[in-house]
Amino acid sequence: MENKLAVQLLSSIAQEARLEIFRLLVQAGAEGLAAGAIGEKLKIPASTLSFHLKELSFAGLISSRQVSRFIYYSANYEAMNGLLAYLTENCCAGQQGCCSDLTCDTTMKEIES
Amino acid sequence: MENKLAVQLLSSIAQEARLEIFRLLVQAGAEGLAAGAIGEKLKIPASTLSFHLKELSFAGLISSRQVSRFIYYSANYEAMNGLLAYLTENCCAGQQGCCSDLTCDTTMKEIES
DNA sequence: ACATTATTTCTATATTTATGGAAATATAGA
DNA sequence: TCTATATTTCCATAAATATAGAAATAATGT
Repeated sequence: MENKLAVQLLSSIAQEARLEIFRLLVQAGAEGLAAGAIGEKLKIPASTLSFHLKELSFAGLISSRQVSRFIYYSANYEAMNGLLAYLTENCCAGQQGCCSDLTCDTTMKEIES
Repeated sequence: MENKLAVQLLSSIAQEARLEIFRLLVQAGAEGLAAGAIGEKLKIPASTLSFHLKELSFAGLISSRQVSRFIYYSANYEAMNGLLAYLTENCCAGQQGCCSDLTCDTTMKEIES
């Protein structure tokens, strides 16, 4: 992953409202949530929400699809994967005690169980 | 990890200059690098660099220690670990195909080899 | 075609963040 | 103490980002 793309992805979740939106969409799974439902749940005015959704979409972290009058947004796991991979490789690389300790121990336990 | 702390950590690296600084410090290892060396390598004016270093320090991603006239900065792996763990748990949680696929496959190969 | 509902775009404004020169501070050697 | 070097703080300014009401657009059912 390119440096600039990483910054774009990071910027898009480096904001409280957007991080919450993304977390909510991760929880919601593949089906996603309609914009209105997100706004209601997180108490964000429609236009502000729209701004943040556009931001996340532009970065590629979420996708949208229209279902009748609603627009459903859902999390893009691949994008987050890419970001995690970038951070693991570029911001920990070669440093044992960084990713190996925590990230992988955790995920390995999940796999084993 | 708290939501707000995650945003703070993310914000601190969601900026091209700061992400480069952090990557450089990760490469530099435990010894770290003096402010001047960082500025020279990345072509960042002293005052601007100082601003970014303060930002990273405040978030807890880097630490500094004085060595004679120089101030050496070094990466805080634990903080990055914490962030990766947060993202893995909160932004992928339960979604197979997210962290398990990429992050852990990668780190597992590193461990096996 | 019209009314209703969902969402976005437009617009203005407020707030935060970034940049870098100049001056101030700190450390150390002569 | 004087000088040189490293770094930070101060300051003004520029640029980017966030907020939300009002108007516009889009989709649906009647």
